[in-house]
Amino acid sequence: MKKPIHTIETCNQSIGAVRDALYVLNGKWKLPLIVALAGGPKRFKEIQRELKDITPRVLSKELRDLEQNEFVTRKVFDTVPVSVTYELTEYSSCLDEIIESLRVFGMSHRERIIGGLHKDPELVLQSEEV
Amino acid sequence: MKKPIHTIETCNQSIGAVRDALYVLNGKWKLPLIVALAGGPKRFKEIQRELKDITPRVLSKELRDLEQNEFVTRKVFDTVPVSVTYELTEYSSCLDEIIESLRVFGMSHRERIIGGLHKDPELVLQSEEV
DNA sequence: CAGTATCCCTCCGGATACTG
DNA sequence: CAGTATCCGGAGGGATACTG
Repeated sequence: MKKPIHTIETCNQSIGAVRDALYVLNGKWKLPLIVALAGGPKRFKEIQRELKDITPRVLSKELRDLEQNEFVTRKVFDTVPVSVTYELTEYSSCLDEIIESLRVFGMSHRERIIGGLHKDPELVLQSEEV
Repeated sequence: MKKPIHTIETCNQSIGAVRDALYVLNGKWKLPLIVALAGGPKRFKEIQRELKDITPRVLSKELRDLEQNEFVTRKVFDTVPVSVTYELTEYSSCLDEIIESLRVFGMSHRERIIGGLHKDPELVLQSEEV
């Protein structure tokens, strides 16, 4: 047997592991932010544009969190005016599978709702525009 | 080429998809709750015990959310006193990969922190007891 | 440009008590 | 047992203005 996920112990371990993961990745912005940086280093303002409705205050805080968890590095360039870029670390690649699975689910979930496959017509998506 | 995730358009789509996914799965409890139900149907009190520190109020709300999104079904048995079970739907299996990847990351992240591989010694885990 | 400073408010989620 | 009622603190997160 490959995954005995039905034993009590294994299940409890899984809950703990998932909770640990969520603890680091919590909030509305961390994962989308990492996706935004997946294409290479970006500057503060660029990220803000890409994430559309994030405010500088929140973006700043999220970037610090990600930096502390070693998913992102901050680089300052001595230009006038100063320019700063953020870029993913090597370690951040351990999130790739999480992001990919979220992306796949997010897309099919959207299809499901738009296609009216859900019973509840009130159900809404995060990004309103279809 | 398999995944052209570096094009602007694809990247933006990815951000939207991830945001859609997070919108449905947000919060501290939804995914752990689904893991708790992975072993088969459970009753309210059983779930509460398994998740240790969730209050009935919050558990009730989370279960309703999951029900509305068709990840969980609620079944009432006409016993005395009444008993209720919650069980995963077929549709909920579309979350398997997300949960699995979170679990894998959560475990290795825990190792990384316990092993002192992180620079910041202040870093903490969700489930405090090691 | 790259943020910080303030202000503010929703709502997540916890504590406790109670009901059918 | 399976929840609901009430109360509540605090974090998450938005708006706006401002600084080096």
